[in-house]
Amino acid sequence: MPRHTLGELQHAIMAVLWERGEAATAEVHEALQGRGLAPTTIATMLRKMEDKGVVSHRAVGRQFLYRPAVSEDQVRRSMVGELVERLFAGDPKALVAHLVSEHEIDADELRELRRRLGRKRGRE
Amino acid sequence: MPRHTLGELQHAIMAVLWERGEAATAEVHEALQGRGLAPTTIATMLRKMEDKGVVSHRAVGRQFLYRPAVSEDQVRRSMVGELVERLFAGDPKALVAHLVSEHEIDADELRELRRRLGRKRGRE
DNA sequence: CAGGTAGTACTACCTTGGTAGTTGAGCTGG
DNA sequence: CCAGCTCAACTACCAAGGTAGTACTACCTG
Repeated sequence: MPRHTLGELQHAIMAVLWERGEAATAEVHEALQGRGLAPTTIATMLRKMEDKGVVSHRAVGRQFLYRPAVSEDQVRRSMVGELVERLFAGDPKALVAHLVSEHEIDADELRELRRRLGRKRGRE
Repeated sequence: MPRHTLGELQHAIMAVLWERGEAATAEVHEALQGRGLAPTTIATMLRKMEDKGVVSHRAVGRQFLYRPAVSEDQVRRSMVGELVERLFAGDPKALVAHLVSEHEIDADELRELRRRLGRKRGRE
């Protein structure tokens, strides 16, 4: 399975595509206004992303409609997996422990999460 | 505060320095044998890392002893922080939820972690 | 039908991580 | 004292993420 690792901009673009399902270059550019990027930058990025296989497109008239070729979860899986591998010797528990010791998360939130896990186990 | 984001090799090099406190280029190269990298590769990387400010060195005779300029925790903080920002809209709980739903972690482990948090609060 | 415009393709450049050869200086042993 | 070795410095590439100008084409409108 491929290396679905995305850069900052690539991820932002994917976010737009994940949300809309499909979008033209101009739409993506529109959605990302605030970054002050040139429309061609988005177009170039989209083409590079297609080479990489993370998006695909179909032509409708003169414009291209892009759609995600990988899911948000797939991307999360690879990226989180890589980080856990690199920074926590492959042990996801160490990551959670880090979150806790850095006060990014506390006991209550962990308890709440555990409750949610219980419910999930039922339906999956 | 700087962007302490490290690449794969850079992190591996830091791991050696974190473990030993201080090490010569050749020692780092030695420790990373298994990757089959040229010694000059390590030297170059170390110099680039010094430019970046993640390591510093002192000369002892003709050789350089490098030492970490950032702690493992600082690096983890920036890298985990960036990932949480990018992939989980800044919500660390969403990351834990991801870990859980991807079966990377289960209820027992979460409970165990929560217990550890309790103890930690006492001594930190 | 002609010209303008919209939108992709091509090309180019910058940065950073990674990889390594070559060079030059300084120590060290014969 | 000089040859050789051992380092670090310099230089050069490659790949990927970003960024954007220019070129080309095809459509649409007057």
